[in-house]
Amino acid sequence: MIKHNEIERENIMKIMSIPEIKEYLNNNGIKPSLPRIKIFEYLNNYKSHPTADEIYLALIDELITLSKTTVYNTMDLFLKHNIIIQILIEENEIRYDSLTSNHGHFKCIKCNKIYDFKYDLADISIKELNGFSLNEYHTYIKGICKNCSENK
Amino acid sequence: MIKHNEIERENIMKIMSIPEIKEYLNNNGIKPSLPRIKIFEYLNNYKSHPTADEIYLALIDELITLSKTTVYNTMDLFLKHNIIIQILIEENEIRYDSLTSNHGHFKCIKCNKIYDFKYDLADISIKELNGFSLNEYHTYIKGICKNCSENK
DNA sequence: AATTATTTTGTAATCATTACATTTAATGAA
DNA sequence: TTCATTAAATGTAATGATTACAAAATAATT
Ligand SMILES: [Mn+2]
Ligand SMILES: [Mn+2]
Ligand SMILES: [Zn+2]
Ligand SMILES: [Zn+2]
Repeated sequence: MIKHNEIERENIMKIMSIPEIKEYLNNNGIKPSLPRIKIFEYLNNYKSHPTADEIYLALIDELITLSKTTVYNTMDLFLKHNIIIQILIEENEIRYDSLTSNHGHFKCIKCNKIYDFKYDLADISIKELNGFSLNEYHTYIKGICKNCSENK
Repeated sequence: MIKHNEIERENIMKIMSIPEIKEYLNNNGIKPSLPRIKIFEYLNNYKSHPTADEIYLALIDELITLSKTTVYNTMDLFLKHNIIIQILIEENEIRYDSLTSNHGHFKCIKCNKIYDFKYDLADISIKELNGFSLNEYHTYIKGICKNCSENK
C-alpha cells in the first residue's frame, strides 16, 4: 500500500488509461475488478462530479449486470482507501470526486455544471479557530458560470 | 417587508427576546405564530445548528401538539424569507442557522459541536472563476476543537 | 477439481424529507 | 357575534437516496 506523494496526487485528475487505473488501484490496496476499474475511470476521466446514481446510469449499458449496491460498495471502498472524496452541495445528494487534494467547487445554478478551483484556506488565519486542529477543508460557491452569463 | 441593513444582520445571532423575535418576523413578512416564534427562538438563542428533528425534539415538551411537518414547513418559510440558511456538513442531514451573513463552520469530530467563524472568501481572488458571478459562499472545516484537544 | 475467500448482486429495510388532505385557528365582513 | 374566508398546523402516507443483509457469482488457493 504505497503512499502517494504530492506530485502524483496533482496528477489524479489527468485522464488515466485502463492500465494506469489498474496500477493506481493496486498501489492503493484495491483489487482492480472490472466494475471498480470502470467506476474509477468514469469518476476520473469524465468531467462531472457524479452521484452514485449517475455513475450507475452511465455504466449500466456497458456493464449490464451492474447493481447500484456495487456502486455504493465501491464508493465506500474508494473512500476508505482515500482515493476519492465526497462532496455535498445540494441537500440529500452525495457526489464523488477522484481529485482528493484540497480544492473548491463552483456549482452553476443554470447549467448545474460543477467546476473545480484551486484555493488554500490555510492562507487565511482564522482567529476563532486558534488552538483547533483543522483536518478537512470544504468550500463551495454557487452562482452563474461564465458560459451561462455570456450565452444570455 | 423592511430590508434589514448590515448592522441589524450582525445582531441576528445575539440572543433575542420574544418581543424582539415577533418584531423581527413581522419585519420580514412572517406572521409570528407561536410555533414560528418558538422555533426561531430555539434556532437563534440556542448555541447549536440544529436539524429539523432536533428542533422538534427540543420543543415538543412545551408545544405538545407540534408536528414535524410544521417544523419543516416553518424552515421552508424562513428560508423563503431569507432569515435562515441551510448548512450541509454531514451527508443526509440538513442543519439550519439563523445567522445569514457569510461565515464559516467548524465541526468537531469528537464532541460534534459546530462553531462559527468569520472569514471572507471574497478576499481571495480565484482565477478559475474569472467572469463567473458568485452568489453563495459555503465553507466548513472538520477537525478537533480546542476544548477536546485540551481535555485529552 | 474441491475448498475458501472475495466480489457482486437483488431484495428488503431505514430514515430524512416531502406531498397531500384534513383540522384548527385567525381574520374580517355582515 | 355569527358566518365565511384565509392562513396555519397537523397526521398520515409517499418518496427516494442510502444501507443492511443474505444469496449468487467469481476469483484465488490447496
Ligand atoms: Mn472537484
Ligand atoms: Mn453558523
Ligand atoms: Zn452554467
Ligand atoms: Zn470538540
